[in-house]
Amino acid sequence: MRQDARENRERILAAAEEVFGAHGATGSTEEVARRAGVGIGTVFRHFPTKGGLIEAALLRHFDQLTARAHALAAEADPAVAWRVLVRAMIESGATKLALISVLTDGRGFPDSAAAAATRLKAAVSDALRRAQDVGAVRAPVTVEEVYLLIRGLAQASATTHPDPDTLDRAIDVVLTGLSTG
Amino acid sequence: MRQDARENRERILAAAEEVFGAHGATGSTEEVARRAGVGIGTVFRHFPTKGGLIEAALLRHFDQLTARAHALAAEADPAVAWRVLVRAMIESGATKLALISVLTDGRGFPDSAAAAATRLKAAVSDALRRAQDVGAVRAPVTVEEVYLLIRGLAQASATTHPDPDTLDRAIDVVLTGLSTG
DNA sequence: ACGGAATCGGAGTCTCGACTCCGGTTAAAG
DNA sequence: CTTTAACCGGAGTCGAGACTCCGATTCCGT
Repeated sequence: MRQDARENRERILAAAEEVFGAHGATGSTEEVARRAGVGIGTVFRHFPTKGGLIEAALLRHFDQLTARAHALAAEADPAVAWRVLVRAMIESGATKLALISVLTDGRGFPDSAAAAATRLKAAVSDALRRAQDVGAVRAPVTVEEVYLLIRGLAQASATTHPDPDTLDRAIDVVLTGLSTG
Repeated sequence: MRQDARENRERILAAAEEVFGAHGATGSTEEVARRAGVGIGTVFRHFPTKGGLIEAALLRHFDQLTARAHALAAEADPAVAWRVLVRAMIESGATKLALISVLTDGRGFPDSAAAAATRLKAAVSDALRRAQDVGAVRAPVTVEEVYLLIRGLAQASATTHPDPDTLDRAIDVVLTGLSTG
């Protein structure tokens, strides 16, 4: 692959995260092209289909979060790691997870993104288990409801951009509810 | 207004709630017409614009919830009323609040729906204050984060249909986080 | 510096969905 | 029963946006 091609691919992915994060699937490919500073033809050569573009953006996002989860697992104490991870997922998702709803309701994920999603969920499960082992999270909590809560806050703050304080307090409510209290 | 016209109007509104609830704003007007068992022309005579249709559905939904809130305020003790109201908003919203995201990101609400939304928010504020007065909810909590949490769970469960148990546990987490713990 | 292969750009095509129009139909008054 | 005004339906218009195509341009080995 030629160098300019690689650069363009990167710029397009970044633009896609912005656009789809802000407008959901409604965002137009043309807008992505404009923000990336390339022609629309270029976008479609790199990602032959709009779905493919979204998929690629998703995959990247999932992998970043998974890496983050692993890093946290290695470094911090489980209780802290848990809080930081949940926060990170909500806050980054606040800009980008709108993508998920798009794909989730459009039937199951495409294969590659599904694999990335699975890896991420495994990492989150791990972090949750550790947090429960040190008593930082109530034992009966499962990943399922945690995911629902995370997705919820992420989506809600992606659509209405709440001021940071409000979001922060909402996250605290969730974390408090999850901990032994 | 003729009788058949009134009946059709009702059927169209019901269909709109279904369709937009399930597919978000992406749902097509034609699909609404099909489910209502009327021609597409009829839909547009009653609601000259797609936005108008969504607005009408929203207004209806808001008013139902507001009525519910008032009923609860009159009957039950504040702590119970609070829990029931939050649950009701999330669960009903799970099918219909997708509408809100639609309008919310499409700039402010149209006037009539905005008024209904304001009334609802006032009712929720009231319920919250009462709950705080009896110590069922932590004092520093504001309506803003409550709304964010409610919207979040509603949207999340509208897009991924979680099994009822999971949703229930998620709601419990939120309620626990809101209460004094 | 040069040739050619790969890449870019954006005008043009095609599909889909919001919205219009008007002939056919139906509810209610006389 | 007739009239008539309102209502219904769905074919057709119009615009938006996904996707294609090919000439112009740019990179890289020689």
